[in-house]
Amino acid sequence: MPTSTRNVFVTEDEPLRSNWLAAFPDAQLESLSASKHLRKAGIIWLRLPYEGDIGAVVQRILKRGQTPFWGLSPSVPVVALSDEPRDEEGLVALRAGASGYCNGYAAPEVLQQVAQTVQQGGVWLGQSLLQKLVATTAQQAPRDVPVSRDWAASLTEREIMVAQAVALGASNKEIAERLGITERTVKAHLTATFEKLHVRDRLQLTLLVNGMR
Amino acid sequence: MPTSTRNVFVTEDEPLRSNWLAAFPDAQLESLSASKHLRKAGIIWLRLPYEGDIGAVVQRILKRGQTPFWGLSPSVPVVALSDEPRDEEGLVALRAGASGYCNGYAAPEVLQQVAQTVQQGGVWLGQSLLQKLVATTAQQAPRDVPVSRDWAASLTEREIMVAQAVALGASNKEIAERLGITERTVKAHLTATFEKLHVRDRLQLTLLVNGMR
DNA sequence: GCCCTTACTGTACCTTCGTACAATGGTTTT
DNA sequence: AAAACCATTGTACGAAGGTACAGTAAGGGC
Repeated sequence: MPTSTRNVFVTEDEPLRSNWLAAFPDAQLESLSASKHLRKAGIIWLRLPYEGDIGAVVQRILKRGQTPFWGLSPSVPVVALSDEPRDEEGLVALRAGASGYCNGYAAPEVLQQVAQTVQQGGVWLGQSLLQKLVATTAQQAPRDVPVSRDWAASLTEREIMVAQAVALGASNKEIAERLGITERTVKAHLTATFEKLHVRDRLQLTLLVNGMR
Repeated sequence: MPTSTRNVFVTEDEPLRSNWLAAFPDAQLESLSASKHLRKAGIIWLRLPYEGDIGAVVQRILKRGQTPFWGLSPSVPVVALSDEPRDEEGLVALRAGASGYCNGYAAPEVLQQVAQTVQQGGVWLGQSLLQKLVATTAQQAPRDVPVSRDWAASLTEREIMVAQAVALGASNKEIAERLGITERTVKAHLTATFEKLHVRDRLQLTLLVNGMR
């Protein structure tokens, strides 16, 4: 699927350059302090600074992608990237007008996914953020829905259970007790899971399950 | 990207059958009143009924895709479809746990786009709905998160470095090499960190640092 | 000078994790 | 019926994680 749109990455430092280029080989890097217009960009990826008024930064970048017209702005969508995504930060970014908020270290495939979504007028945000949004409007917590699930695609029912438990910080022993099986069986499920998901240990599995890599 | 996931459409009447089949040739149609489990489905598309408790319907379908465990559900994502989408209706559906809300008459390409997004743990919703959500939370958002963002407060500089590395999935050995110290020292920092943050191991530390507990 | 904190290191020991090489019984698919 | 997959368990062993009980060295404050 050829991404013909221009992807412009706005950042001060560029530790993620390679990651972004992996997702969009023709990506263009821009300085945050530049004032050049970005109307021709397809998507503006804004690497959020560690400190300062996030909202203001987002809005400034948004302006650079705008074609002012009658107070309306058929502007270029801005996706906020953060090294350490936090729901609060995401909220600020979205409120300021961002069309998406995700981890700058996200896998290339994920970034491409985000690009497609955003480009079609959609909005991309993590499950937990949305839950939070929905929850606040409702005064009730739908405590029920966790995060991503494509990781579970190749796993069996039992393997998913164990993986979920691990991702919550449970030990093999605890999981075994909870499921009423032996620790050995838990290990068996885990070994199979590691193999299927190409992760080396429970820590990496946790990161994967929780959508942080 | 071959869509190997099973797309199950839950509906009473099926005026949209052809539209869905155009998007997913191997789609499977299910009755709303059926009680069969749908754990193996990749995505459950729920055609919302015109009347009744939308939220309850969504939750019932969600349950059919769940693997109950620890109150968590590595469940099959449910996308609510409506013939005439309204923001309020979408809100109810999402609040009930749906991963998406869109027009059932949407073009096949759009449906496929929605599928991809949802499958990767994303959430699909229209711009206006999102705007509404963000706007509503704008007034009451600040007090929203009790999650400790100050996990690093009591840690020394070195301990923070190690904790961050651990939270990225690094092993003690890797951290030692990166920091140019011995593995033993890494352990020392970690032991101190566990003690200060009241966590028992690196996994729990990771969850804490990444704001998931 | 003395105390405290921080960073660093060593040896030893125990626990937990993960894998290798198995096996059994059940269900589903072919 | 055979093949394939799944859940389960066993023994054994090396690797990694974590703790106990030390010590050295540098810097700041009283």
